Amino acid sequence: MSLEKATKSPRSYGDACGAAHALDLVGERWALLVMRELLLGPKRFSDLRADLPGISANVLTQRLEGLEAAGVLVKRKLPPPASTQVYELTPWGYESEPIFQVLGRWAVRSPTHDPTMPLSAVSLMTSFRTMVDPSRIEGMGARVGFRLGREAYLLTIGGGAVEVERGSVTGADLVFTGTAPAIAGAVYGGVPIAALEAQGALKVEGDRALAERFVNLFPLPPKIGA
Amino acid sequence: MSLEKATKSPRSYGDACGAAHALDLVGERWALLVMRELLLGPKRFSDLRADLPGISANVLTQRLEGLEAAGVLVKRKLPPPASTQVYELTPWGYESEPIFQVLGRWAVRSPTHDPTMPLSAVSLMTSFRTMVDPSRIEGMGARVGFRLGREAYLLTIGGGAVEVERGSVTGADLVFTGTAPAIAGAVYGGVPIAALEAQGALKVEGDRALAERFVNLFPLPPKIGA
DNA sequence: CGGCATCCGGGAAGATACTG
DNA sequence: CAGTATCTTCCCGGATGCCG
Repeated sequence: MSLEKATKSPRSYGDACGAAHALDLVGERWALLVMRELLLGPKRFSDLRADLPGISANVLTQRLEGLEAAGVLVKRKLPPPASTQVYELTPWGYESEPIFQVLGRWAVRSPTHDPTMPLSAVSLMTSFRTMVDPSRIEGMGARVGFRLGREAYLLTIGGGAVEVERGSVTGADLVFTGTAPAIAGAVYGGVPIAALEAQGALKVEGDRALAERFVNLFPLPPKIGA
Repeated sequence: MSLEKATKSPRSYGDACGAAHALDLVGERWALLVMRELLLGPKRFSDLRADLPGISANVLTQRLEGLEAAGVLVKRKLPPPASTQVYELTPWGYESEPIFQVLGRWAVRSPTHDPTMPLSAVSLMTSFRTMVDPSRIEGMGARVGFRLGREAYLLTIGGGAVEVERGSVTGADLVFTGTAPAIAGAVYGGVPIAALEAQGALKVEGDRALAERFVNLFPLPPKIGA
């Protein structure tokens, strides 16, 4: 029954600086992570909850309301027979991706960053776009599939760039099946693929040589003081 | 009294995603704005308070502690006879500038962004680096000084780039004297320089033709839906 | 004046339970 | 599945006061 809320921003920074306004819009706790989870396509309320470890339904509802009011996302009803409700970024919302790229690139150099923590599927897949070393994929062409729990992704390397698409792994030269943290361990943690397979955390199908090459395409920037 | 400190991160996202870790470090209210105020050089506690309208001494102290613990800034004592304490970004802290650029570039397209609100001197000067249209300064060379309250800045246009230095306006071809919002009105709000001068909000000394040219070097991106 | 500690009120976040 | 209701806890913001 909360009809009236945003009469006047109670907690705006009142600052004309663009960055300050960004924080007015998406600076509340969890807001940016909700947006991150939608970067590769719309999701349902429950999927967002599952992919954001620690968020409560209460807060998720508030953030979705706020982000919709800000014009960052829209609540949409899928056509029958699905008829389920999903949340989807607006075109402007999708344009926020550089925010995640610069935040991530800057923060992974922190001495306190721990890459072994849980990681969502979207975080992993978007990290490939962010962290790829262009010089290592020059002239390269490949399609790499990922089966991460209930979601599937197809990553395409070509023309010196990396593209990511959610949906299926059809047409992949190579398919990884496992959890996002396991794959992150191989790509960013230097864990050998064979070790992950031995403990059943990862399955590799298709071009194994490509797999070994793939995990070396995404170098982490050096930690500060290193 | 408070001995126990970082037993376990009280409110970490617990997410290996780089962007999530960035929010662990600088996602608290005011943290990024404190960093922004230090982007052009160290400042004292009171200057930070004055330049961050609305922050309380309490919260500023907490943020400075947190940012120092994160390795973003250091507390430094100026040599005598100044002997006053200042806060200065670390080299890694200075590398956060792209965060402000992408946040700002994204958020100024928001329909709710109001460029007439208060603006700090640092916000204005860094916005020039962010918003300059490279094609409009090709082959251009100029030095523009700014006297903004107690601070002075020298902006150098040359080699297709914009540099900003804090300290003095010595050697400038043109000097603006006024408040940051007034100059923002001329550059981003399309307010004629003559109008601002007539109401005493701005003073222009030196190359007036350059002044007229200068205010057109920084086009705002179109608002969404426009 | 600069910097930090303390107390307090309001509100946002977190956890759990409950409903259509 | 998609939220709402409720309760507790903690953070934010303001005021005051201490100490150099």
